[in-house]
Amino acid sequence: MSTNVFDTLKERGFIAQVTHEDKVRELLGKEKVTFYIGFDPTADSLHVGHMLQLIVMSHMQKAGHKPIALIGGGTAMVGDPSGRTDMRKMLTREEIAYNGSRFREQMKRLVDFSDGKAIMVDNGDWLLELNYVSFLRDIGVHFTVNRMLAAECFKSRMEKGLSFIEFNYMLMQSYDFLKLYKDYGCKLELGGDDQWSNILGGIDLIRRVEGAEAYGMTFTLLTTSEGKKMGKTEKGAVWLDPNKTTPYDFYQYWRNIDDADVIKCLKLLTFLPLSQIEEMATWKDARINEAKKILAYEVTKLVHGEEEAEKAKSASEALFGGGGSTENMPTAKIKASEVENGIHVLELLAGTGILPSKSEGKRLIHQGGLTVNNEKVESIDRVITKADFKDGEMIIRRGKKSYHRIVIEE
RNA sequence: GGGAGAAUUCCCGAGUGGCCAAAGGGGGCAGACUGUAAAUCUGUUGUCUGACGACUUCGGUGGUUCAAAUCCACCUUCUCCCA
Repeated sequence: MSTNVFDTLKERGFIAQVTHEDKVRELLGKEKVTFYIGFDPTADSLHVGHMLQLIVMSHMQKAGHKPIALIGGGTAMVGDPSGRTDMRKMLTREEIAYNGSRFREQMKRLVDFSDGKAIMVDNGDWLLELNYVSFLRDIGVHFTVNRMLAAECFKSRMEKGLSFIEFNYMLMQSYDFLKLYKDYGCKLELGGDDQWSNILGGIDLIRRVEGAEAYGMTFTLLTTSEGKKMGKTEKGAVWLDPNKTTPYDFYQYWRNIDDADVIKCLKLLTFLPLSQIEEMATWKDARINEAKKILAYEVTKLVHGEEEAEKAKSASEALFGGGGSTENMPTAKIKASEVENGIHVLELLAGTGILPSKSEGKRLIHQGGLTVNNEKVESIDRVITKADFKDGEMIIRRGKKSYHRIVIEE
């Protein structure tokens, strides 16, 4: 390890807060450190926000440190109130177990778990069977409510109400850190910046119980230049699961990112050398699109693999640039029999799920936003016939950027 | 445990018997302008219908009324004040 990872992370703009900057840097520079990051399985896929944490894990792992990916099967039963204005929906144990299994699969793409190079644990293994009274006596004694109430993470909830179950979240996460410290010698906890209070809780707990020093570090949250959380679209989050967000859409998300965010994302979400990124930072105006293409390709490759990234790129080029192949575009199928006698455009689009309703389609046509094979649909009576399919396929464009390919199926 | 109040369409939030598919804002979508960017301007934003119009919606269940998001009863959830 020639370069200290701490410096790498800092240069790339990951670090938000560190408990003891000098000590942590020194530690990372001289020994193999076991560290952990927790992920609560509250949805059935990770999203781009989690991805940043995974990238950090990967950077750390490459530098010779040992990651513990903690799946919060126990903490997800409670729900983290940090930074939220409302309570999380309660999930059943089954849902959580399922979600956790999805997380595991996705993490493997970015972190190497082979040969014990990284460990995955589930805090449900120790949290779910805790005895209430012993937990209070062993762990609860170390926390003062006064201090907890002052914690930043509860602030937003002091106005709208904080239930007792959520209030306990901090204790559980702190206990996790203690547990991992004891079992694996884990002395560093990482997380998003919203986890700061929870991390400090764990560090305090380790000091009180073990008399030992532990460390914490948080990373910048992925936000746009306007401060909004990144990875949200009108359809919801941008997921890492290809069944929830197709690689094509995933690629497009990054391809369409704001100018102001490109460089930041390249630093945070790709492993391209900083020198190369710095050069891209000098690209201006239309040329910045080149940087966006690189970003989209690299990030897609990390999450979905090289092959899918190529496909997404090729489909995008086919649509926006001419050239490339249409094959990899989002595709819907239609039976030959349905087109035989002609089918109303709206029927077709609503039927294939490209549009949510016919009303939506009418609006689109009225506003001139629907295109069939690059010809604007002028009338609401437009009927699609076999003649509209060239080589068995037809391209529907909605607005400027949303493309769908429809193919005839025998 | 006692008292007060709230629940509205994607979100915030107006509406307190008919003029309400429901103000306003945000967001979304579309058009113009562009670089598959941002900003800006315009249109649009429950479903079905070519359109007139019809139908479903205002926490839940019943009720009053020619007519209910609006009134009554019960239920559920949440907030606040007192203990």
